[in-house]
Amino acid sequence: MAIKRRVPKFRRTTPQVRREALIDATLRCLKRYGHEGVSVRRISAAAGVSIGLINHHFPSKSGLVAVTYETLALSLQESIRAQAENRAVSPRDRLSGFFRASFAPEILDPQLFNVWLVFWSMVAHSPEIRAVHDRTYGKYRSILESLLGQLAVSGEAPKFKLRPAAIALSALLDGLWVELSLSPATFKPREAIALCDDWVNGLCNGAFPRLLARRTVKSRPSPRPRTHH
Amino acid sequence: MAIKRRVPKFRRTTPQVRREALIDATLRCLKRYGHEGVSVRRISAAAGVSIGLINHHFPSKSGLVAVTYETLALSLQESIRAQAENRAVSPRDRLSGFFRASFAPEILDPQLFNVWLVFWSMVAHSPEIRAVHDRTYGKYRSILESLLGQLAVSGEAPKFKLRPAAIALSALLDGLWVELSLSPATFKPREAIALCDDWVNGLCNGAFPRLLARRTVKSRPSPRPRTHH
DNA sequence: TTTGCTACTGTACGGTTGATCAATTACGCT
DNA sequence: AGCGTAATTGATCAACCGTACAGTAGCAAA
Repeated sequence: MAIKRRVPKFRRTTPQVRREALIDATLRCLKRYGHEGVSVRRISAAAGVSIGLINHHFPSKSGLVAVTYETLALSLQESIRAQAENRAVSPRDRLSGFFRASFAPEILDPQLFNVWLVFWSMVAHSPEIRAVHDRTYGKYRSILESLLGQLAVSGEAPKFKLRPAAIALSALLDGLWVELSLSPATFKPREAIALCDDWVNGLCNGAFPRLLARRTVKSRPSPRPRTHH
Repeated sequence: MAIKRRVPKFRRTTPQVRREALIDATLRCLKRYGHEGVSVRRISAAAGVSIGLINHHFPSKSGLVAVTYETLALSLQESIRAQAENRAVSPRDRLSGFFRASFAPEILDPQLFNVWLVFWSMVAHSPEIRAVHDRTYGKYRSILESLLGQLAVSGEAPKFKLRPAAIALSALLDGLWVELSLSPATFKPREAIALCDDWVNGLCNGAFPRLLARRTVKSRPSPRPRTHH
């Protein structure tokens, strides 16, 4: 005769713990189903809780997504930054490490890209998502500015304007990441890393005069006019 | 006494005309509502036709979206390309024109970006959308390769590998476009154009040795080792 | 004027969605 | 052991989704 012991239908936890679990489930759903994954039913099922619990812990669905966005963005940033400073010493090598980490398989995961697309597509209509985007993207650029700044301090590069340099580099990184995520067969992560390294090498060798100038250089292109015919 | 004349409830047209009207309506819905705009109800309402007509002219909703993607992509490409060759003569100036056209207000329209996000997010799950993406993106890169190729032929730049150069440049363009679309306040289209011009200037001045080499350069970074201390 | 083709309509169907809220119940505390 | 709190449940709601299809009607040809 087995001893009868009441087995509870569910378990209570701290709101904080539950919130984290829901954020985790949201991330898993977004990865697997993309846009279709942003559904209270799917998310609650993935978290193993009932439908109503989401609106008990979060103001709305988009509130949950916003928190998930911020969590994931900061987590990835920290991961890449840490990876970059792992075994590197000189600022130049730190940047290379940053590039390598940016195109590591875990970051290039097409599923992760689809998650990002969901976030981006909500920026236009949800103020809270927009706030998260602005915040995290600002921090991302400031990380790049910091790494680039060390480059100038160490003398590996001439002095240059940090802000536009960081903008260009982050754009290059993002553009390569987008294209690699959309069609991985077009080129290889190695090439993406090389192209980023090339850009920094150019910066170090003073190939971008407009980034060096104290004030804006007079007019547009061709700093070395090749009079030809 | 007014003359009674039967006013038809609807008008027939050629399938081709109707298809174009539906594509146009789809584009308008995607611009206005983003993901929520991909709906047979919204699209048919915008086109002023009944719900059923979409499935009469198109195999499915995603079929309609795929055609819309291809139409819009080719249209924008042609627009930018034409704008670039407008008043330009030298290959270098043609590229600058291309950049200016790429960051013109009509292209930077945040609504247009949201349309693109819808397309991108369907790449992962719809083979037909993926096919359109690969086709149009390939053409985009080949346009860039062509412009860059003329640069080398005219002697404005040393000989370099077209493919990776086009990949880097398109990534830079896309990355800048994405960030400008997401938060237009961060920097100005002028700056984006300048950064693209800078990259091409660097290419012209041989700042990217790996793009010049016949075969891959030995190892990773720093082509001009600055022994400092 | 009538016929015939087919572009077109609109309902119906089975499914989804996010949010609500009264009822339930786990579990710390007395 | 039993009370109180609040975390959790799950049915319910109106609104929306894409597709199918039987029926309507525009319009050119005869």
